[in-house]
Amino acid sequence: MPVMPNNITQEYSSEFVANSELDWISLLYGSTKYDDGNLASSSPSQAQIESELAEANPGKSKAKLVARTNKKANIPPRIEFHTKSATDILDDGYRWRKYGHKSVKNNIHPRSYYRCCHHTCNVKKQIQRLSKDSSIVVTTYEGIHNHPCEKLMESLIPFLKQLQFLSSFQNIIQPLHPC
DNA sequence: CGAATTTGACCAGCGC
DNA sequence: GCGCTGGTCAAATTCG
Repeated sequence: MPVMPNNITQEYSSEFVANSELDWISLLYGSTKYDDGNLASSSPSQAQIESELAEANPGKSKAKLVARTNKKANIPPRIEFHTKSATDILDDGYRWRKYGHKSVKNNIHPRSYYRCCHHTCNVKKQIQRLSKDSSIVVTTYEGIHNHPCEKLMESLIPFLKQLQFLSSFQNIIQPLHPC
C-alpha cells in the first residue's frame, strides 16, 4: 500500500514529489475548475510555489499550482496528490473519519469525504479516482494538521522512554563522574 | 456495545 | 428565481 507523507505542508510537498509511488501533486488554493479541466493560478505567492514545485519536479510537467477565485477569505491551502494505487485509502499515518460519499459530475467514481479524528484538528481530505484512469487515486488535503502524526508518535514513544530512562541514569552517575 | 461507515436529506454557491 | 452541483449533517446500519 502506498504511504502518504505524515505532515502535509507546502515545504513537505516538494519533498514528497520524489516518491516513485506518486504521479503528481497540485497545490490548490481553491477549487475553481473550468470545463476543460484546467485550473489557473493568480497570486504571486502561488506562482512562486508553482515554480519551486516545477524545479523540484523536472520530470513531472503536470505539477500545477492552482488559485481559487472564490471571494472567501482564509481558505486553507489544498494539496492534491495523484497516486497510482489499487486501494483508495492511502495510509498517511493519521486517523480519519468518513463523513460523506458523493457521486460527482463527469466522473463514474464517487468521491469520499474524510475529516481528521483528532479533536483539535480540522483537516479534511477527499478521495476520488480519476474517470480517465481508474488506477489513479486523487487525494486532496485541505488544511494542515496541528498535532503530530499518531503512528509516528506510537513508534517514537518507546524510544523517548528509553531516552528518558538513560537521561535519569546519567543524572545518578554524573555526581560520581563530574567529567 | 461503542466506534466507524453508509446514505439520504439538507444547504449554499453558482450559472442561466 | 430555479435548477444543478458539491459539501456537510445526522440517523441508521454495520463491524469488531
